[in-house]
Parts: sequence; structure tokens; C-alpha cells
Amino acid sequence: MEPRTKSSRYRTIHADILGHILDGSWPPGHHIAAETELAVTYGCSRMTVNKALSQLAAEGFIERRRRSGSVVALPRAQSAVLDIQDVAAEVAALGLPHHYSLLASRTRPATENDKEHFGDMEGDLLELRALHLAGEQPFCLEERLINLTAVPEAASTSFADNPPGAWLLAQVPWTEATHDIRAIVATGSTASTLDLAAGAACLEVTRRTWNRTGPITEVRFTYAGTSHTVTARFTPPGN
Amino acid sequence: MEPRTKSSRYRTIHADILGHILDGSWPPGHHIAAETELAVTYGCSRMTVNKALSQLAAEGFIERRRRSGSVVALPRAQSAVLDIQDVAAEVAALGLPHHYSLLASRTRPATENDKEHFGDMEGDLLELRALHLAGEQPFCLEERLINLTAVPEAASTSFADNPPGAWLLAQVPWTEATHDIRAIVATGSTASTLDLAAGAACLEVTRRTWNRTGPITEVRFTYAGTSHTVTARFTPPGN
DNA sequence: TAGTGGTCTAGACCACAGC
DNA sequence: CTGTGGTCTAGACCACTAG
Repeated sequence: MEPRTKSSRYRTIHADILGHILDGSWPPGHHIAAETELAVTYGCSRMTVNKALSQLAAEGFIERRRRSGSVVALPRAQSAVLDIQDVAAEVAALGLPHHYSLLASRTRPATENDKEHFGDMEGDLLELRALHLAGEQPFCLEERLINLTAVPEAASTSFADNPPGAWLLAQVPWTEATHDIRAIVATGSTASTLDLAAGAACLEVTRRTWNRTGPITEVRFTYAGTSHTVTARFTPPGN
Repeated sequence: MEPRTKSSRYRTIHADILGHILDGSWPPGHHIAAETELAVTYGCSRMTVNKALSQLAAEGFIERRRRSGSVVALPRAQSAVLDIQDVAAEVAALGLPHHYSLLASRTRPATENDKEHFGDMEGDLLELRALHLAGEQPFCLEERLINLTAVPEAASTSFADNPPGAWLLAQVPWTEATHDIRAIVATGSTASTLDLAAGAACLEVTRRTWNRTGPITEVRFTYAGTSHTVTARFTPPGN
């Protein structure tokens, strides 16, 4: 059981102070010694102490102010990193074969409704509707809009055999994204496509991504039934 | 419209390189000049360049290797920060008054089932069931387990008037957390408590938090109906 | 005004990994 | 072996702000 954490002075100082914060012996508001003082305590230069404290500040564990010094921060907000996997990877994690089927594809101009939730834009959108299967069962319905102004290559690409998600990611890096997760009641074509009774509960995940130039894509995943779970985790920084 | 970003040499270098990555002129795999070279280019010391590149590496935009140098990383995984707000804050954001009502409270030993999903532990659990209302309408059912070994003060605290969430956060800092989000079908007492018809779709968020000493609390929020949305965002680091 | 963090320097030695 | 990043030093000046 070798400690995989690399040894270095600033990591030692970082872990030492973080330990005091996390075990409660330094409660929120606790005043931390000045950099110069810690440099003497740890027998190192001020820059080394600064690196450790700057990292703690970036991670939200302490707050630093000139003149008044560093104090332990209030408990951070409940936050966690949400990992949105590729649908194919999600199916693979279940140990089932993944199948993909394009249901519909068309080009149309952006409507006012699109612009409202997706951002201001000009030009046409590519609208896709596709089904992901896990084994023989419908797993997830994918409804996607692609901004053809931002990704003109999409107009001449066939998504009949490959899902657009991975292709898009490689094509256009995004700089901003939002996700909305909610429960919905499946009705009409959504229910029938997913092989569900009308009125069944489903999990819906909507992701919108932007570039510096504007919207790239909006995709809505509707997971069949109540078995699918989105997970998010928080783990402390590796010291 | 003053730029709020502070000026410094390492921030300039960071923003400069990040700009090339995000606008696509430096695609994944692109080789970045060595620190010593960049130091000459920007007319600064190597340490300053190192700070900029280390930050880019920590943010996942580049990968750094000894001898072979720094290259632009493959597009990062689809990840975003999930902000789980306090229920009271969520209700307040709707512009409605928040009411809280404790429905049940009891102490019981941990079962095998608890240990399976919550982590190994000894001793008793405090089991709470409470309802949050937005205005006059049921908003969210909170079902919580508190590890009394980790938080013995909870045994002598009344949660009749105040939700346990904020109290716990102030009481015991957590170091690890997981969240599971899924759609469920409300049945039985859950449906009746939330004033829903049996079979209605709901969003269920389960959060489990741990200390260094073991489990702290597990809480399941069941949001009434399909109107509630959990959101997650990704925004690039402020340069 | 003085104490603190923010940044920068011009070196240095080491660890690691291609060659 | 050698080029690269990882870390560290012993200073320095500046910006900000609490007293």
C-alpha cells in the first residue's frame, strides 16, 4: 500500500493544513498563520508556503485577504462533479450490447422558441431523433439540435450509423454547458418509441453547449423507465 | 465594462494559450513550446510560465510530460458542477414562502441494508421524515438517516422546527459525497404525503455524505411531480 | 501606515522519460 | 545521456486594506 501521492514540501503543508480543517480542529473562521510565519515553521521559503495556501484557496477551503490574512472558509456549498457519460459507454457499463438507430433527420430554420432556451442565433438547425438500445430493449431516446452555422460539416455528415455526440465533441470544442435533469411523464411518440405505456415515468437530461461564437448543440436524452440513474460525486483533492 | 480579470503575466500567458486551444487553432495533440522557450517569448522568468502551464494542466486543457513536453489534451469528459441547493433556498428562488414540517423521527440500529449502500458502521441511526412546502403545496419529501455515532449531538436535537440539512452541515464537515438522481413512480405514503395520485412521476435525489471516520448522513429528496429540475453547469475558469 | 498576500525573478537541483 | 517539467530558494516590489 504505497502512498501514490508524490512527496513535496508544498503538498505536505497543504495536506497538513487541510487535515486540521477537515477534522474540525480548525473550524470556519480560524485564523491561519501568515505565509512568512509558516515558512519559518516548516523550514522552507515563502513561495513554497504560498503554493500550498493558494491551492487551498482555489479549492475553497480557505479565504485569503491582504493585510487580514487567511482564514478557514465556511463549509462549501453542496456541489459535486456530474459525469455525463456517452450513452454507448453507459450501456456498456451495464454489460449489454449497444445499438443505435437514427429515426429522423431534417434541416429547419431556428424558431423563436429555440432562441429562447438555446441562445440567440441565425441560420438553420439540424434536427435529429435517434434511439439507443441496450440489448433488445429501448434504452434512451436522443433528440438533438445542431447549429449548422457553428458546425457546417454536420449538414454533409450521415448520422445513420453513428451517434452524433462523440463526432460533435471531436469536431467542435465547447466552452460552456448547462444540464437540466427532471422527471417527465412519457406520452405519445416518446412512450411508443421507448416501448412504454403512456404515462410512464422517465428521466430526462437536457444538455446545451456553447462556443465562444454561440450555440453548438442542444440534446435531450429521455431514459426509458425508472431504472436509469445519474450520479455525481465529490471527493477531496488528491494531496 | 471594465475587465474584472486581474492583470498579471501568468494570467496573460494562460489566457493566450487557452485562447489558441478553444478557438481550435491548436487542436488536441498540438505541441506547446517548452517552458524555457516560452519564458523567452514572453520575456519573463520560467517560474511565471510554469504557473500558467500548471494551471492549464490542472484544468485539464493540456497534458504535461517530462522530456516530451506539453501537448493540448483531448477534449475533456462531459462534466459539470452540480449545485445542490438547500431546499429552503430552492423554494425561495421560486418566490414562494417555505414551510417545514417534521412528520416522523425515531432511533433504530443500522441494518444490513443500510450498511450495503451507506458504508460499514456500528451503532444507531436517527431516521427522519419531513415535508417541505412551497406556499400551500407540498414541494419535497425529505427522508434522512443520521449516523448517531458520527453526530451524537443529533440525538438531543429537535428537528421539529428546523430542517436538519443546514444544522448538519455546520455540525460536521464532510469530505466525500455521492448523489444519485432518478425518476420514480410515487406510491403509497409518498404519494399521499406529496398530495399526488398514486403512479405520478417524481424526481428523486439521494445524497450520501462521509467523513474520514465513516458515514454521516443519507438523505433522499422526493420532489413532487415533474416541475422540479436539477441543474448543472460548466463554465471555463476565470482567466 | 504597516502587515499581509500577489506576483515575479534568476538562478538551482532533481526526477523522469525519450533517445 | 539529455531535454523536459517539478520543485525549491532567497530575495524583491507592489497592491490592497485593516487599524
